Amino acid sequence: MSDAFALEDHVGFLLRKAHQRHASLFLDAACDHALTPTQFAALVKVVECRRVTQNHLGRKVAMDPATIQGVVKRLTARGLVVRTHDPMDRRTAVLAPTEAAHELIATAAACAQRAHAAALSPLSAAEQAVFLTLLRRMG
Amino acid sequence: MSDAFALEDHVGFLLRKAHQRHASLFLDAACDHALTPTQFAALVKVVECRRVTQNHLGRKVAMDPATIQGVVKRLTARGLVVRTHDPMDRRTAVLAPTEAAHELIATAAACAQRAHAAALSPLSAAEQAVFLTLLRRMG
DNA sequence: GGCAGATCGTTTGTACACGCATGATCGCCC
DNA sequence: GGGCGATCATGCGTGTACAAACGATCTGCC
Repeated sequence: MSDAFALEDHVGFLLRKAHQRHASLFLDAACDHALTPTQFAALVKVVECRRVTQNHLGRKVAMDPATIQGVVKRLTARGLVVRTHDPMDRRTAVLAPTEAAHELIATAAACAQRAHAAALSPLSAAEQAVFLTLLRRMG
Repeated sequence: MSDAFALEDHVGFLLRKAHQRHASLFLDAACDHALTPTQFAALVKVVECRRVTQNHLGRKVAMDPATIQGVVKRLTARGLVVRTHDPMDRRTAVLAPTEAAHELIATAAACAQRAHAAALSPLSAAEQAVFLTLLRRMG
């Protein structure tokens, strides 16, 4: 290995920068809904599932119980998600989307699509396809 | 656009997962030095530069002034970095690595290399090269 | 029925990451 | 030399992210 450690050739460093850049583009593209990428991901899954347990949702979007707890708290505070209970299992918090969530998610998805395109814009269409395929395999 | 919004096909979601995975692998590979990926990146650059201004270091490793301030505070608390002052510019904090930093960085770089390899291990050697090239272009 | 281990959600503590505001200092240009 | 915009480091507030510990509850197995 050479004497100079090439920090800028390491996956970790490049992933951190790419992730930061996308997050920044996402917040720019978020016209008025003001959802963070994390909140958006959680909300999309809640809408998709109609009814989910909190930790189960966390697993679907790669957030540990402590993290999803905070995210859900902010979504419920904004009236996008409601918490109910399963009488069959009194440990769980069952989440469901509100009407507001259904309305918001349509426009937010368009914003997310723009952020997606902007983040990938330095690559050609063919390169984007390759990149996404490889990135998926790293997950 | 289809009715089902495919969250798992979006760069942002995939980048977040890949970044999390690498961070986890990095902490596993960090035998005893107990540096986070962020702290490691900052320390590598300080060693590389011998003397850097705090914000200048932040720009080199993609951290804003508020973030690099906390990272440097933790590195100085561990005796890996010392803060001096430039009499020519009394606003700045000039950072330099300690002896301990030079000793630590050698073993830490080996750990980082292992984390790098582990994170990329789902891909073949050829795919890794392609992936890194594309990822660099997204920065 | 009752115990043991697993799972659920919460809390606490630490570490990034950023926007915004602030006070100190610098550079430049008049 | 004086003023003005830019830069430096810091502080506060908010939002991810995770480990560890906790009480509550469920499940399986005896």
